[in-house]
Amino acid sequence: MTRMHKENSLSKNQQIIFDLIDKSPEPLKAYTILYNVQKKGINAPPQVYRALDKLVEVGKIHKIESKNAFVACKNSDCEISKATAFSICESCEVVDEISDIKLSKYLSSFNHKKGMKFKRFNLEFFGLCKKCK
Amino acid sequence: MTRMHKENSLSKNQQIIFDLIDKSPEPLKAYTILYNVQKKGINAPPQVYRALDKLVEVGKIHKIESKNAFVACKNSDCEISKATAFSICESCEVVDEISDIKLSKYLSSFNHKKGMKFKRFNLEFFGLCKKCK
DNA sequence: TTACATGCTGTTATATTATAACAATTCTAA
DNA sequence: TTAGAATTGTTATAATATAACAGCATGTAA
Repeated sequence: MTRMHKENSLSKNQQIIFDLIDKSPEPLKAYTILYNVQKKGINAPPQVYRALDKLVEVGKIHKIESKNAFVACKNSDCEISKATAFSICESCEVVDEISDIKLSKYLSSFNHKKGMKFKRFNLEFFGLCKKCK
Repeated sequence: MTRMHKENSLSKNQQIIFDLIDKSPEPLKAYTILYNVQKKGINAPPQVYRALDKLVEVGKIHKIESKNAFVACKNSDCEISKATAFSICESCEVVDEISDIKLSKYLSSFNHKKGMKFKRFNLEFFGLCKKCK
């Protein structure tokens, strides 16, 4: 049998759901994912949400909070999702992960006056993409 | 000015809901708001969500996307919610609006390589606050 | 070997968050 | 005063997410 617990390997459901998200050109919502994997034997919301939680935890996908949707990580720099940034077109809804070292460094070293030490951040930019403006 | 609307005043429901959020030390969720304003005659979710939508639109409150909760704007600089940043304690869940001109300017002038022109952004930092660390 | 801890799976039911659709009323500008 | 816009009230339902329970597979320790 396959080894389930190696650090780099995904379980069956995790792999199915990651593959779907990874090949999607747009962020996918949990129930859209569910409908698309029911033919593979994933029948119920908790199965989807558990896989999503794990994939987020290990940094394979990110959640776009303003859309309740998930995208595959395209960025080797955002180790375990500590520093994520996205651009979101308000018209066509296209989402791109921003990978900008300077931005990432700037924000990672940002310190709040009130003495809070940040462990991670999520940044979402909104506007009109090239095609839509 | 062609139109002298009631640009600065809130309707009854909007005012009730804004007051509740404004005096809360923590972000409030829509249904928490609903339970707390039922004694004032606001009975159903759409009434709450409509007021929230409007308050967000005019910049009196912000939505904390990662928590599906709302806070009053404490910051005269984020005109109509075009540039919002928050710090969120992962332990006690305290949320602070960050008002940092340099940060705001830096992000407002950030330009995506792919030619997208940004109209607004929302940034959420996570960590442990002074008390919790 | 047995026992146990851990992680993944499957399932039913339910909780939480948000909107659709429609009618009535109030406010505002001309 | 009157038309259009904004707001309100209401019922129903859609969309998003989790609780709670049980079973199975694998790795590790005794």
